[in-house]
Amino acid sequence: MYRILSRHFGPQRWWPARTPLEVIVGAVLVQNTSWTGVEHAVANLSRLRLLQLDRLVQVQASRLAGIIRPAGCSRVKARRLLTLLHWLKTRGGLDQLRHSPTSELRAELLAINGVGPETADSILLYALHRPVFVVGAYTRRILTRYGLMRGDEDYEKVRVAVEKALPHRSGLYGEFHALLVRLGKTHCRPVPKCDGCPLE
DNA sequence: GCCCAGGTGTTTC
DNA sequence: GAAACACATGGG
Repeated sequence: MYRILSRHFGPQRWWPARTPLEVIVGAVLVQNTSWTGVEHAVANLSRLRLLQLDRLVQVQASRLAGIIRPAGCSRVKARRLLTLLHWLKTRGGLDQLRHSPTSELRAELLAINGVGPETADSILLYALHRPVFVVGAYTRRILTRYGLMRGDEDYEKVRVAVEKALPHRSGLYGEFHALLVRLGKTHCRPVPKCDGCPLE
């Protein structure tokens, strides 16, 4: 699948961000939201020169919510982002994270309210370049449609299965995840709901 | 107008 | 414990 998609779509150059901090911001903002809204929100932050840890972490939650409004769920995401940034600050900033093993960072990220497995792994892979595969909604949907999964497997099981099937390289994991999203957007739409259908 | 989007946490049965 | 719900905005 990786080879076919890679040949068909070409390099995806993910994550679409200029800095690791921008990856972290985007990872929270994109939760259950389309990317265009995130772009607007990030542009707002950029315009206000807030895409720096020391500045961003000081912004009041209510104000941040207004700035990131286009990303949706803005009050929730403002709170989540600030919690994550506070952790990052106490951790000494992004550069300091290089010294910690992936498993340790993953556990710390998952302990933060608002950081689930996909957000944590997106940060590990795309901001810190750790070889961790990111399991998204498209990953599940596509692998299930092609009969490679039942569909009810939990996040960890899918992640480990994909990691075992591919070379352990962050660049490759990053491309594959991006390619699955690219494929899913145009060729793997969700099954329409049949509410009230007697056959359901 | 309805469904969906690169999830996660809380509430409910 | 699974299932339903809340979070909110923008685009098809």
